[in-house]
Amino acid sequence: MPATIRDIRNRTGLSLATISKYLNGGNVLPKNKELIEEAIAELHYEVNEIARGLVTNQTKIVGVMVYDIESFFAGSMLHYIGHELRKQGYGTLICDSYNNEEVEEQNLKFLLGKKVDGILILPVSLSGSFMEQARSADVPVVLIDRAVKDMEFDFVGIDNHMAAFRAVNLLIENHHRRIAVIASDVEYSGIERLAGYLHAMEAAGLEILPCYKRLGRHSFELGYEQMKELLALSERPTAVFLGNYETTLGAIMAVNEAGLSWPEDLSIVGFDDLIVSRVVRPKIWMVVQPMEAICTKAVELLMNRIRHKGEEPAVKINYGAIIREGDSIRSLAE
Amino acid sequence: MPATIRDIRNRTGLSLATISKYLNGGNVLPKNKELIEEAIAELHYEVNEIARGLVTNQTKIVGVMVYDIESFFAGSMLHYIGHELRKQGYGTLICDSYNNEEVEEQNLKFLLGKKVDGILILPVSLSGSFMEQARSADVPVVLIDRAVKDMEFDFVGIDNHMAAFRAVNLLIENHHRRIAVIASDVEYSGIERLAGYLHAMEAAGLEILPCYKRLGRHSFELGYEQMKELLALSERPTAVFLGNYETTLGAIMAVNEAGLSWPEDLSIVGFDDLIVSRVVRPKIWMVVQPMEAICTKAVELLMNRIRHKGEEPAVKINYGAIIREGDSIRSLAE
DNA sequence: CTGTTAGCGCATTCAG
DNA sequence: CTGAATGCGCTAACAG
Repeated sequence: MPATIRDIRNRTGLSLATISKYLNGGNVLPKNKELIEEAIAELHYEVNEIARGLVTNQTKIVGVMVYDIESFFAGSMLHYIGHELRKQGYGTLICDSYNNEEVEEQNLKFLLGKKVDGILILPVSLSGSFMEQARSADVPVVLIDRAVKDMEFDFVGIDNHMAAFRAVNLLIENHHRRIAVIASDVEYSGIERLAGYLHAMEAAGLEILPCYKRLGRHSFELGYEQMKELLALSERPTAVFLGNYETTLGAIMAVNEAGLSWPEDLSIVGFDDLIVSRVVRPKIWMVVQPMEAICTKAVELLMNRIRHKGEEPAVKINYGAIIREGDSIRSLAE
Repeated sequence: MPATIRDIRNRTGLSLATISKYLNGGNVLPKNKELIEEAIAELHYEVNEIARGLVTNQTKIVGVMVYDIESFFAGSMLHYIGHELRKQGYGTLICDSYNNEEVEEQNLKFLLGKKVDGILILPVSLSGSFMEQARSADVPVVLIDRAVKDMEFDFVGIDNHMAAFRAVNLLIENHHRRIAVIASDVEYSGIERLAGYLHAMEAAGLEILPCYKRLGRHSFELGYEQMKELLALSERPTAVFLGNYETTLGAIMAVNEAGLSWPEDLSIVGFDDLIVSRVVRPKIWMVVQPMEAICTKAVELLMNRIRHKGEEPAVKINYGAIIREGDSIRSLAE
């Protein structure tokens, strides 16, 4: 039986209001303050946040839904998000969506039931229709990294189209013409990156062989299997653009297994720089997102929404990505 | 303003008790059931778990404290834990301890304040004294992966000493004598693994040069920097045992950078098999933990504790690790 | 600055 | 099977 505010009333003789005020940082006579602190210490009293939440109608918890908690990218993002949220005095209720849209929808219901004050989503679903329920429950939502195509929600991420465009252009500038892509055509940001690739190719007047477009869901396996098939092609591409982190890793594995190496046999540009990329030599050219800035901004947005629940229109914030130099591109110039 | 149980009373004319009973799966007349369901649908009613928790005195949330959410190993564990907990109808409140003991202690306070029904800890601290407050708050705790040295708590993990012992023995059987170790001497399981290394070396009567013992905190950097120094030694070891996942990765990077390769220049055995290990060729011998089994068992234990809050003694469950074959060990036999 | 009084939304007695 | 009443632990008025 944990101690309650009443136990400390009985012990100090003060009223509930005084104690409550102390607990919430109000002014209390020094001697009463001492009394209360003493009682708290002896009784091991801890505020019952549940009860507090019931009356203040806020839980000081924000829910975070992540498409896959095993994803390295997601792990890093969660780190930044949690850190920022804690600074703001909020706890983090994390839900793993297992890359499954049904689970994702259930997760949202779950979080709403838990009366979180706001929700941060790294979505699996392309469609945000299920998020409607958050809106009708008046719980603010901020999307991170991947937007949804059919709903207006606050969003923070990068300009994926532009990032991919620049990355592919880099290859083109190095006189590559047979450029393949392994990317996601399932998630929003994957689709944008794919569009960036297409845009760059078209702008340069380059032909895209159908077999150079390798699409599927963001995953290690995708990169691995598709790269394997690319390498087996009779007309092998001279360069490959890898559309995300897990895919980059999988592709690296396939190249290694084939006994090939970059940039000699193949030029590559990867996406998202996490610590593991550094294991690989030669260094790979990388599209790098400002992950910490994204998370900080997303939390900031959410905090604003929580505090001023106005009907201000949704805002999309896209940072620019950095393309970091490596040694994985061979120039085909004569 | 979300709808409450009262709104649905006003709409159906039924009493709170009836509605409450329906919500909790009790028997209600079919026609009333219909009425209620209709009202729920129209009002978008959702149970307020906060209010429910206040009276039932349980939140259906378990807290999970993890030493570092960016750790790949931890990410996988969280995946399994979350999955299992969800199956049991529990939500997961994840706290990242940033490898910082003070944060860890604050996290515990935070979780206790949130009145979680139980707590799973992947600890950063070697000492469990701060966990005492969970005990006095009567909130069950189960430790995962790393135990603490000064308190009796339920624990689920592997027999680290044995696993390391067997791994090092493998090296010895391949006639290595100059065997180095890079491991943690800060976390409980790291210390056990180190002991396993020492045990194997002593049992074989092998000398351990002080400069072959490379210790620090479980991290990518540790593996990287220490391996670099090992490689720079005039009397370089012929084999290295890597005490955990992040360290293994860091070490791999250092070897690559040095332009060396295994098993020719160096034999290695790593720890913990996550997807990234597969990127690396030749395949590395790996000590593999049954991660899913560990998580499932830990949740099972916690559920039992939550349901029967008896004073049964703490139990430690140690699974055996598997040593998975690779091509990273060269036999030194003539 | 302190005390009194009402609820927050729900589950749970106990009658009927 | 249903309804009325009570309280979970706390905060928010208001009055003193």
